[in-house]
Amino acid sequence: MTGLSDLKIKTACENCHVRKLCLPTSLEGEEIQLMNDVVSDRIQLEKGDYLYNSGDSFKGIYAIKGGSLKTSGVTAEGDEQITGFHLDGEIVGLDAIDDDQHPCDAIALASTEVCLLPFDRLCDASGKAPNLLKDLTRVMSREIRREEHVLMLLGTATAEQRIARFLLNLYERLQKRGAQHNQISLQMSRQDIGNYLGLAFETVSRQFRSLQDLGLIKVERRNIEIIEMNKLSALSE
Amino acid sequence: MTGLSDLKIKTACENCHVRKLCLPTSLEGEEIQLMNDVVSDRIQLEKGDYLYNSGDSFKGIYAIKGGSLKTSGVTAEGDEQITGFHLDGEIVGLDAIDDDQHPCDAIALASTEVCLLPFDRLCDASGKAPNLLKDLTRVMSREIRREEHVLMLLGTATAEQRIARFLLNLYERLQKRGAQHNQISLQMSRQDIGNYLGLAFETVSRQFRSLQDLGLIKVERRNIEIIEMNKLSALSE
DNA sequence: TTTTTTACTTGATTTATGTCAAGGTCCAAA
DNA sequence: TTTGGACCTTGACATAAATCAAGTAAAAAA
Repeated sequence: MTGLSDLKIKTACENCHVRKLCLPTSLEGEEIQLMNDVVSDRIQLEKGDYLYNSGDSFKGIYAIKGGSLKTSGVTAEGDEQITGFHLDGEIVGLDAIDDDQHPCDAIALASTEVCLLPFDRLCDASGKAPNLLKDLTRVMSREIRREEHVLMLLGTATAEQRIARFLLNLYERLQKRGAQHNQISLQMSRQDIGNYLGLAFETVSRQFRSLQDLGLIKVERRNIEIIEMNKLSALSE
Repeated sequence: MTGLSDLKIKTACENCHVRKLCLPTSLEGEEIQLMNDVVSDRIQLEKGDYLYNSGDSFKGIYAIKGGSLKTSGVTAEGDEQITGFHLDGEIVGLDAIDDDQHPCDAIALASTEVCLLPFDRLCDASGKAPNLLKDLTRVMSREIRREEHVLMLLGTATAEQRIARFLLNLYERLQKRGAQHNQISLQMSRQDIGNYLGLAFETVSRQFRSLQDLGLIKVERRNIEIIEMNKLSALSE
C-alpha cells in the first residue's frame, strides 16, 4: 500500500514547515533522520472527524502538520469538557501514555493533517539520540504548563478576563505561525469556547460584544481583530 | 560533606517504602541501581518551607519520600492559585523542564522529605535503561491527566461536586498509602482547598457542613470520615 | 432559488456562589 | 495558665454569570 515515493514524502521532517514548532526542535543533520524513521503514518482528517476516541488503545502520539484539533474529555455527568485547542506543530495524545488508552477525544476543527509517532519507535529513537529525549520531555513539560495556565484561569478569573486571555493566547500562537497582524481566525464555535473556558456560550457572545463596545476588538463572525492590544492585555490581568 | 555511609542511605531506592508509587516503578534488580546513582540529594522540609520558588532555576525533579506539598502559581492579578496537592511517592517540578525555571512555588504542608533527581543524570540514565525512560514518560503523562481532571472539574462542576470529588480523590490516594479505612486527614487549610477548587473558603466550610448534614461524611476539624462512600460518589457525578 | 438547520445575539429572570461581617475554637507562645 | 492569633463557622446580603426564551443571520440542503 505504501510505495517508496510515499515513504519519502512521509518522512521529510527536515522539510516540514512546522518543524521548528514541533517535537524535534533541537535535532540537526543526521539526528533528524532518526525522526523520519519514527513517523509511521500521515492521517488526513476533515472537519468533525475524530483522530481518536476516549477509550481507544494508545498507538502513539500525534504531531499536527496542518490544521487544528480540539481535545475533550467526558465529565462524570456525561457531558463534554474541552481540555484544549491545538494548532499545527503541537502534539496531542500525551495523556494516553500512562495507561495505554486515550482518556480524551481528539476532533478536527477543520481539514487537518497529523503525523503518527508510534510510541515504541519514539522511545527507541530517544534512547539513541539524547537530544530527542530532551525534546520529548520538553514537549510534555510544556503541556503540563499549558494546563496549569488554564487551571489558574478557571480558578479565579472573571468571564471578561477569561475571554481576554483566551484571545491573547490564541493570537500569540497564531502569530508564530505567520497569521495576519492583529487578526484571529477562530476555528471553533462560541459553544466550544464557552465549554473550554467554563462559561455559557451566551456569556462568550456577550463578552465579545462588550469588548467590541469598549473598542478593544472588532468581531465579525469568527474573525476577530485586536484593536487595542495593550488595553486587552491590561484587562486580562 | 557526604560520607560513604550517607551515600548508602541516600541511594536506597530499592528499600524505599514508596518505591512502588514513585518514578522507577518498573525497574528491577540491577536497573534500580541506576536510579540510586541519579538521586543526588535528600532535602528535609518543615511545614511552610519552600522546596522551590517561582522563577528558581531548574535543577531537577523531586520525588516526595514522605510528607506532602502544595504547588501554586501566581495569577496575572498577583494572587496565589494552587495547582495541586502532592503526596509521598509523587513527583513535582515536571513543569520546569521546558524552560529551565520553575513556574510555580512548592511548599511543604507538613514535615516532608524529598529526593532531588538532577535532570541531566535522569536523562543519561533513561538513555541507558529503556524501562526508566518509559517510567519517566508515564509519570509525566499521569501529571497531564491529573491536571485534565482538575480542569474538567473547574469547567463545569458545582461546589458540592467539587468538594465530593476532592474528598474521593484524596481518599483513593491516601488508601494506596495505607491510611485508616474511611479516614481522610487533611494537611491543608479550608483556604487552600477553596483556592485549589475555585471556591471561597466559606463555601468549602458550608459544603463540608452540608455533606455532614446529609450524613455522607463526618467532619472534625481536619479529619474527615466518609460515612456513605457510594452516596458521596453518586453525588460527585 | 427556497427551505431548513445551525450558529449566534440579545433580553429578562433566576440562582449559585462570592463578599462582608461577626463570633467561635483551638493551638502556640508567653 | 493566660493570651494572641490563625483558622474555621455561620448568617445576611450582593452579584456575576447561568438559564430561559425569543429572534436573527448565515450556511447547508433540497
